Amino acid sequence: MAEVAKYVGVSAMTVSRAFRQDASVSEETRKRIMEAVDALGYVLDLSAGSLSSRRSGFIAALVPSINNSNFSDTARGITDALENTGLQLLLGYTDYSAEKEEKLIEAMLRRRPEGVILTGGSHTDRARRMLDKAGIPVVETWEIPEEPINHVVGFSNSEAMSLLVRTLAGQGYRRFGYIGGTTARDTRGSQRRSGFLKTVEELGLGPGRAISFGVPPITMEQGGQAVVSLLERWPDTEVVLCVSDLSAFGAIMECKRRGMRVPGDIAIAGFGDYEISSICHPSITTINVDCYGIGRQAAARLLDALQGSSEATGDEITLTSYKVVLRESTDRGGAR
Amino acid sequence: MAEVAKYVGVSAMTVSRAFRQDASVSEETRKRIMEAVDALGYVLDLSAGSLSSRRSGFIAALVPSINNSNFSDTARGITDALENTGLQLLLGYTDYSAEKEEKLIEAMLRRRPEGVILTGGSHTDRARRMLDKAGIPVVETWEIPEEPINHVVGFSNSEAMSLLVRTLAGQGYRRFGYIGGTTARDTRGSQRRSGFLKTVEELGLGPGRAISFGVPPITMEQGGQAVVSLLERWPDTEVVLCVSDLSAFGAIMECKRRGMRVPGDIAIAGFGDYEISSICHPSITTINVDCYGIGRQAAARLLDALQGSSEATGDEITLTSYKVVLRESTDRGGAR
DNA sequence: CTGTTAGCGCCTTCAA
DNA sequence: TTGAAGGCGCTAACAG
Repeated sequence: MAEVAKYVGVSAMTVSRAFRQDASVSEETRKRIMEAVDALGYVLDLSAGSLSSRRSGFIAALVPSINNSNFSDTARGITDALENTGLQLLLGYTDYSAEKEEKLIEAMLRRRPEGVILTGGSHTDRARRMLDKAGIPVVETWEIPEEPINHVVGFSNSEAMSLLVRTLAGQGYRRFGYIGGTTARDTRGSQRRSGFLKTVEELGLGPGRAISFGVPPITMEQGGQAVVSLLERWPDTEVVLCVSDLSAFGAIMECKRRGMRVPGDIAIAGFGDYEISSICHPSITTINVDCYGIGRQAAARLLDALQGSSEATGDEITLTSYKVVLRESTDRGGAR
Repeated sequence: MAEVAKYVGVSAMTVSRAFRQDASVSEETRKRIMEAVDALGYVLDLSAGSLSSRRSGFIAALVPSINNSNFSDTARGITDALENTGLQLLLGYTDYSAEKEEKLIEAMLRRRPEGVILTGGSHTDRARRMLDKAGIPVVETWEIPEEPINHVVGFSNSEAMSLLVRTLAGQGYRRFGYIGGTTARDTRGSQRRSGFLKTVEELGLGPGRAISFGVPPITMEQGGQAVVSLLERWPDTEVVLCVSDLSAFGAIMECKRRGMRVPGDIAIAGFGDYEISSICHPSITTINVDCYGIGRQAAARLLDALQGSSEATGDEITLTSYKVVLRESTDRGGAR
């Protein structure tokens, strides 16, 4: 920067100002500075700037997995919301592990992010303490934690699954099965499961038939294996709800391979409304979640918190929408 | 850090050393320091450290889209390879746009990354100049650029597609169709397309029947639309190769909706071996690409370049593997 | 609108 | 093995 300053014949401070749109530098001077910047190929050093301005320009976000399009949609929502804010996203993958999340939070905090976006509400004590000490806004997403740290942008996975059960029960289904991962690591999965069990019970259709398998992320293949186990144990199951569309797709394909008709012999539904579910054959009944919107709104809440330091409206819960999408895979008349 | 130092009764310098495993600090002292760090909840500030050490600890990586599991696999490969190196990944999405890539490169360089991983070999002149001036190792991935900047980790998309054409021709297919996006933005897509056209010609089966549509990323739905256009124009097409498994899946589903048997009436193949292709019904013939390995190796080349400053073996091209995976969707006897 | 001074929090370097 | 001095490149704060 000193080089640019000397080249133009101004002070380094003026060059620094020229890089910020709101700073008061005459148009003439700024133009000459920018020409020099171009000529010299100078690139501003933000790490030095953030040290003195005490603003890192980073937002940290942790998602369970980036290979899951639901979460990558959320990541994209965050990225889009951050565009033109001068904030840079630091993205991390927790692999559905609270321990890995803790390590990542520490690694991220060393970069002094101005805010943090987490997935879910299940964190280690140490992670909570670190975040607390950091004194920066935190947004938890994708569910409604029992003890929110700060802001929340999400929905009740339990209620969403409950809605799906009730909707299908309203169509006449009675013998419900459920496929999901083991509960310890995937809190959203276990919430969906408990929503399923509770609702089946409430409707007098219990006890619920639930199969657990594997650790997240649940693959399509595991969905196929799980539906086989489920049907071995409870052969007269009418409809199977799955923790996600991916396992639902795997389950449907496995059933078809075994000569069963879906939805003729068995109905299957998913969760998440992945692209595949509207395209595949039969198309899959599911819960549509506003994944992208979760990202955008999480980032927006963070930006609010960073700006409105005076107003300080306090922590809030932003509920995001979800809806049942009925498709061929649970078609009551369907005998395809 | 000063606070920790005072608490323990040592200098800040000793605390700084205690954080680095290789630094010479007595075990006793380090232990006391780490206890103080815990007690005070101190978190090291890397941005300050990187300013004085002149090592940011960042690696920048740009991918076209994170919502595409091929690229998210590559991103995961990079992340995994960087684990325990103390390096942090800065990830950006270019949306298949060289202009957006240029902006992202500038934004990334302001963080002074120690290396850069790019997707493809198509960059703006300004981007090339900036990277050149930065004087850091660059790895281009996923293809073999005509004018590599530095290191390359990838494969020939053209030859891979050619191999697929030859394999299917060997099975007796003669009338080949191709579905892909418009060529300007997706260089890998256009390479696959040219590999297709060239090979069909070489085999005396030309001219190739190719349909272009939309801008990347190509969705499943667009694959369905494209195959309809293709078959309207060339109704006797025997086999359709698609720029990716996603469009292939969409094409297959659309054909089945229209009452065609796949592969009985028409055979369809994809590219990329996405999870869906082994699971769906019919399973999809495709080219398996080592997406994860591309990420791991790209990061490994970068780490080599960062360490072996003395040896300086120079730029190299690391070829990654691909292979044809024959599945049901092109089964010659298949009449399903 | 522009310049000067000081310092962000850590690490490099040198000395003990 | 430890400490002291100085500076990384930039920007806040204040002065003009």
